[in-house]
Amino acid sequence: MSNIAYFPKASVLDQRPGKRERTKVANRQAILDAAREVFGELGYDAATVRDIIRRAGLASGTFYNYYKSKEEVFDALADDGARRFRPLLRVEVEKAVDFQSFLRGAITAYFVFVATEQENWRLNRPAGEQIPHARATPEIVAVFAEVRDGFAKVLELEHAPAVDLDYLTAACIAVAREIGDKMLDRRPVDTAAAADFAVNLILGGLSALPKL
Amino acid sequence: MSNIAYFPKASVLDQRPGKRERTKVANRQAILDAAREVFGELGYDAATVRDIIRRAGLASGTFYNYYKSKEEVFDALADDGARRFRPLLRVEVEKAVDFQSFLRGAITAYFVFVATEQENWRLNRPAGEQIPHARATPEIVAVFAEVRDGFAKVLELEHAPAVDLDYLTAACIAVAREIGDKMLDRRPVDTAAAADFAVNLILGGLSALPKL
DNA sequence: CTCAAATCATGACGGGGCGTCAGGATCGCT
DNA sequence: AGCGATCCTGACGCCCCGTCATGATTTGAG
Repeated sequence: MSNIAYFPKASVLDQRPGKRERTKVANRQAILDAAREVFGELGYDAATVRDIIRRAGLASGTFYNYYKSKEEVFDALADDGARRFRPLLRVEVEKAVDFQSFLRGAITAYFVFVATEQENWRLNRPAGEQIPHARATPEIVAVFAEVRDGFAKVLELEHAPAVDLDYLTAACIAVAREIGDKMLDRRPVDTAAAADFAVNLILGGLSALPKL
Repeated sequence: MSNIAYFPKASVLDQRPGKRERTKVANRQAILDAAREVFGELGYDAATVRDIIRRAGLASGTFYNYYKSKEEVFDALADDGARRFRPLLRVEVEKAVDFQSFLRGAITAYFVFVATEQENWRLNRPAGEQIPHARATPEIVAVFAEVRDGFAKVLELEHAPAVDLDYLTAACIAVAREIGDKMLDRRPVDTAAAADFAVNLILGGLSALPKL
């Protein structure tokens, strides 16, 4: 009990956590990076746990010290994405003053984010590859909650009548996901046009859609 | 060449196709039915090809005379659903006179359809089960095209300005899918309320959403 | 510094699902 | 009846999975 020694040792070149802990986080990250590459090259279905762990330069058994399955690695990747996106979303929630500004800010942020992510790793994906739907990892759940809170906040600010927040959140995220996917399939990738479409659809419905 | 003998034999009790052909379609259907049951009981991931073929009362090798993999059976199930839904959708396209009526008709038809389907087989699904996204099977592609055509037709009728039909179709289907899913998670299942929400969101945007 | 306990990487192993294929049974046709 | 075509059957080999005994490395205490 008593005082907590956060740094176990204190040498001159004080490497904060012990070596044990450092290789642990390094391995976990190496597996995650390897998984990104392998998923990108072979596709999710064709990829095997051993493909991933081999690319990470580790032994097969080591994989299971960090993740339970290929699915769990995928979830970890999705969770990581959500974790990196969340601060951007939070900024939008905080600076939101009305529904329109929040919606436009959030959706634009999302589209720019996914376009950037795609540029970074998913350079070469097998054509008809099926990418599984992201599961409800903690960070993803947090993103959903953040969107919901954002809606609640601006609707409150505007003294708007009560609506079904669950349906609204689900529908908006579905639109963002779908339009985002289709946007990535077009060349050149036009985040602004996609955002215009999605925002106007949700805001004003069909009659407000951008004209071609 | 010459004349085509559609009925190979002509006995007194003329059973149209030969027995060969009959057991073939029977087997194909038995596998499909077995797959529905097994997916419902074990969940898609846990289910194995041999679970399915055993339930169908056939030998393991026989499975591969009909489908290439578990995924293909799933696609066939989805395709079958789309095939049964398409006539309902077509009715809506034909009797559509304006955007609102078509949208409401199509979405209501879809919600009623999925609610009924769910009642029929998916009685007992493992809780957090992940159901894969339906692939683009021929019938599903046809359903998408039908929706798109419906939109094109009513927008034409109303002399509406041109909009991005691909985005519009994708967004509407995404909303219908997502709201449909959420609807099924609620008790009691209220197809009318869900349809009201989805239709009003797409038609008039946020401002037109049904108030609680 | 020394050493024992704790931690973790390693890769071989058993288990199981997958897809194939040679053999046999049934059907269609003459 | 008899032959060829069709397709059902289940055993087989392959590959991947997840585990575990073993050994290597680190940690902390004496």
